[in-house]
Amino acid sequence: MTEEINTGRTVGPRATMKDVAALAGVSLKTVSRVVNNESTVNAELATRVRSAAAQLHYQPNISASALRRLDGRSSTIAVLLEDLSNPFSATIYRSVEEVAIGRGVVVIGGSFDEDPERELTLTAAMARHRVDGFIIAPASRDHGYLAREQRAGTPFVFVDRPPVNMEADCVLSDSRDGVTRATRHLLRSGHRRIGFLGDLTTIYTAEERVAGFRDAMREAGLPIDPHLVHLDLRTAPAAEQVVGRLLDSANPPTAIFAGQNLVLMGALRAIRSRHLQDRIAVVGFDDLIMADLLEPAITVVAQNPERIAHEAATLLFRRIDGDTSPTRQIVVTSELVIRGSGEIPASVRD
Amino acid sequence: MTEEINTGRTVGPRATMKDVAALAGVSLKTVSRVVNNESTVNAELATRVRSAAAQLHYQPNISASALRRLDGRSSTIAVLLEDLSNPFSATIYRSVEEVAIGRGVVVIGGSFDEDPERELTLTAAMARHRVDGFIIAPASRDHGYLAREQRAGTPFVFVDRPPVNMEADCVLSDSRDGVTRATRHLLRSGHRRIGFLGDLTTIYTAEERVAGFRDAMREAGLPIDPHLVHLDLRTAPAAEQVVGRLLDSANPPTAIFAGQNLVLMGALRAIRSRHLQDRIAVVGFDDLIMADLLEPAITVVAQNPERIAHEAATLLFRRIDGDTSPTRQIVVTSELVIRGSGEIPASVRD
DNA sequence: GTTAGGTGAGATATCGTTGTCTTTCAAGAA
DNA sequence: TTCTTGAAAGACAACGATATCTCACCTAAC
Repeated sequence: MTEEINTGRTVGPRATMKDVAALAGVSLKTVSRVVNNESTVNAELATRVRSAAAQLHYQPNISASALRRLDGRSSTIAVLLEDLSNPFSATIYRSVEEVAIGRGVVVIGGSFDEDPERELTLTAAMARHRVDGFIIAPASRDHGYLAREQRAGTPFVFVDRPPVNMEADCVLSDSRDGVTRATRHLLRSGHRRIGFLGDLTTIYTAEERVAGFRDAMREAGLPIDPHLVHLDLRTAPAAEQVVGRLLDSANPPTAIFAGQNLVLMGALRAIRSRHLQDRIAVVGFDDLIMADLLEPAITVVAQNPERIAHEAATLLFRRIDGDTSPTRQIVVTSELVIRGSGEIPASVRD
Repeated sequence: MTEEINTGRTVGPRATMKDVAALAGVSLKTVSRVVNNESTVNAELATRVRSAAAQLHYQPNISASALRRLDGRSSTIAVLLEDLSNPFSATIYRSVEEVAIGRGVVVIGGSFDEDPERELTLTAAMARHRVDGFIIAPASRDHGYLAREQRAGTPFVFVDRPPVNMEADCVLSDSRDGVTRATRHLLRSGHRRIGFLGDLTTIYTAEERVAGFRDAMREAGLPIDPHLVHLDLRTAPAAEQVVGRLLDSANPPTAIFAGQNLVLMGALRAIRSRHLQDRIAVVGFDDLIMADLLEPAITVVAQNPERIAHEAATLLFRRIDGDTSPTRQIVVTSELVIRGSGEIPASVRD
């Protein structure tokens, strides 16, 4: 028995279509037809091929297939976000995975960490892998460099941040309006001195959030005390320090709006350590697990990452399927979730 | 000008090595040598090739390269975990990404949701994509089916749960010992009636955690009241209901150990709603963001997902690089983080 | 009976790249 | 001068698939 046919019991190389063809006694092309469920194969032959494939534990090589096929599809998409370990990005990734798996597509993830250079590195890596499409929350402020990849036929859907110098689909939260509504909510409780804490001003959404705050103040005809607006805050300790100084100042705010989760945590620590949690109103942006278990429970502007991801994935796959209609911008509404911390009236302190 | 050379300005197909070769006036193979930084190319030629590649925005096709090269490396690994949207899985993914990016390798993620069928689906998909290695927290309890892929040369590193019917590297938390230490801690505060809430008993770590609890009780010579042990709890509402019943019973526990995050949240809600948060001791498994902001702050057994991921990724890449030494099991220690809720003495209630 | 038409299956080229072999050419030794 | 040696660059095959073309073969119509 010097037979060369791989029976699947041997260690080593994987079975190829050639091996399956040899075992089934048919041509390579017939195996290809069976694997791709083409209807022009005799039923008995197809069964023979399938059983040979099963016996050899044949797994088609998707890369080889993509290389040769006309559409060049790799059954892979890239999901590139701020940081896959933060709940917002993680939820988006997971929700995209859910749509992708239904189409037999796998998802390559990447984190930009707000670093435009890392964005270049990662998008280039994805291009080398010939992903079928991108879902991207960019760190950079100019995305013209992606247009070439787009012209080569790879669709892009931007999430959380719109494309700049590029035409592409886009799914956003209504951050600006969400913050405006939250600020109005504070104003209705009588607050006039509201501290605003924002993330890096290079981030689109961070800018939108301040803008929403300014909108509401302007609308109410109130001046903004520049001492109460602190931007470019990224970490909890930084926010804790800033809020501590605000609270200890001669004319402290009666309410705080925290434009981001870590910043919210810092703010809460500063407030707690001064035992002011029942006197200073607090509203955060982005929901938190356990926000309801704090005392008072935290009022937040909650985004809807599942919905954002679902819209983005649906759009992307539609483009992959050949939709060439004009690009779309979808806005997913955010919701003010009232829990207590945002409803503390201004008068308590006065 | 009927020149066929792609200048990069045209819409359409991507530049290939052939295009670069034509523009640089060299052979295909020379371009390959330059792209792969082989030293046998004349410096001037190499420069010409590089500038042609840049002009055409040439991106090598990694799949084609993997297809042809002897080692078949796709520069892709799979990270398959319980649920990429939960903080533990998300942190592991992100930490693996960090190691991978340093090697120019991209990471495909997947979530099993404790569903063994989904595990089969996803591992097969990864095999079709010819990933270079797997980091996996399996949902199934028998991993023999992966041995074939392993024999074909793809290394596996198990995280959080050990391989069964398969020899592979493995990185675990010391869950059992961690829970034993936490239980001893409660016992030292005088607790004798401790409620234990566990996750699905099909999950390896869930079993380990109950076992750790039993170890500590046995060691202390205390009987375990079966009414106080509740397993197969997955959601916060389920846990809330169970803990509510426990607290309302004739002989309630003086302390609760919550074996998982969502279960901890349910327990806390039940306790809060009865205003017992300063009378019932609570210890959770897995750290939570904001655990320090609750009142009392939550004492937990904290795992170290970054460390687990780093060890796993390092091991995996060592295997990918050809290490054939015996498989290893690495145990990453967990830490009891004392914050207040776990230090409430039993006597307060008596 | 002959031929047109349709259908199923094989032969062959090819996708973009790397491995191997061959060729070219310059420099140094006999 | 001639030959050897070595390095650099090109020619060509092949990785595992699919696209396209061709070829049998069968049926139906004249």
